[in-house]
Amino acid sequence: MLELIEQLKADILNGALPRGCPLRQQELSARYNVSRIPVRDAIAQLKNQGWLVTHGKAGVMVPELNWREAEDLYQMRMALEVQLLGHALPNLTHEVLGRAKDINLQLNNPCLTLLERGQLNWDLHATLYEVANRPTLFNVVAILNEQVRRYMGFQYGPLNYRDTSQNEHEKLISLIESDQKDQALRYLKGHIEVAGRMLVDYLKNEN
Amino acid sequence: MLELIEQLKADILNGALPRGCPLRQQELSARYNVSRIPVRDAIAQLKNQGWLVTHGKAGVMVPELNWREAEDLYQMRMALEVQLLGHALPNLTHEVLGRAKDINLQLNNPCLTLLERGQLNWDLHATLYEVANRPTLFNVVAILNEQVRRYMGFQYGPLNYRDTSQNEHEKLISLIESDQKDQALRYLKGHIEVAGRMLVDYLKNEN
DNA sequence: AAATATAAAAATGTATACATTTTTATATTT
DNA sequence: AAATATAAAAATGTATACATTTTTATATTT
Repeated sequence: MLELIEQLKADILNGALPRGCPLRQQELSARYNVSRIPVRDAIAQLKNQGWLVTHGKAGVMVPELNWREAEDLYQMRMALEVQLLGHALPNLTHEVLGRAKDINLQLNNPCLTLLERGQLNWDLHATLYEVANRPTLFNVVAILNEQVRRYMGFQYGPLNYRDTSQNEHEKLISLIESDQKDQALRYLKGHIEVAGRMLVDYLKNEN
Repeated sequence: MLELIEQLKADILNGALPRGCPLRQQELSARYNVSRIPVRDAIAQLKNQGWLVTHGKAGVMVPELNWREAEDLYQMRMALEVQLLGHALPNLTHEVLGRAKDINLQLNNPCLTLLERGQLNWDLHATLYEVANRPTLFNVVAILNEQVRRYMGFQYGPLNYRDTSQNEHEKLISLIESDQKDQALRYLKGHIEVAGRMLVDYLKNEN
């Protein structure tokens, strides 16, 4: 079932399942060659995580992109990821920071698809957050980052966020390495805030 | 299925489904007189919202209470509810504040069960937050408050939180009424922070 | 006797069949 | 012709049956 969820997310991201039109359990069950039971399970999961919303009294649909949601997601990320990094800071060994740097190097590769880039971005953040040992907080942050991926087609396209993001990661890691805790937290906050505002402004002007 | 979820939550809260021991789909299906399909649906939902965790490679269980989780939940509430009330403030008419006051009066009733009290507490907060018109943020906050209910048996028992909470609501509402926005936000933050710290301290000393 | 391997039992995951609800198309009324 | 009521079609929700995985108990090996 986990693969089915990933498949559905991928098809939502690549537009195979367009926004705003109802999805039928039978269609999906035919499309992915499984019965309706695992389809229902996957739909329930994706509804919980904001990837699908109810459509009328029966059925679900992929929700439209919406600047209010984007703003909420980024404001939540801002507040919660700062908390999470705060918990992580005392446990961030050079080994962990090294892993983060390795991931950041991979972001150099210009051939990455948008999704791969988004995945690496989260991998990097998650590497830092994992050592916080705060599963409840981590889990919420992880779901928020997953949801943000729905907006990445915009963020990484017209906004040309590609270049800056990598340098910001370097800066953040170096602040942590030199034990400038408050500055690292404030920098992370700014990093998310800027990305969020760029996205929200773009979405507002679209419609 | 919604009733089944509520029934499961109720039985988790009243101890009929004890913490730490595995729940079998068949047992639950017999207990609630439904087939395993709706049981599975409900389990999936409750796992997503932190009411159940996986137990080994098969099965689920009610997680133990845990001060780290409690701290995470309250810290998240603190950050997110302040944001949410901030969005709500411009739309808080006297009518809405009146509804909040009516709910606060009901909290006077000393015959309320712990669960009823917790429900009214959330109803009051939700009344204020609803007018923020921020469904994404509201939804996360709602789930956090639901999760916090698992800890309420402690919070409202030994901690004797009962008396103060109602006065704090009055104070908060009056700050909003007199348009002291920043003070209202800071007061809400403190309201949640204090409740959280009392609970976390209590849980730490238990074990 | 402890550790491993095997077999039986019991659990979960999924397909199919049916019941119920919702939607859509048609007919009826005003 | 627009609004409502009715009937047919199509959807979702759930029960049962079966396949697969996991767990437990037993047997085997060292």
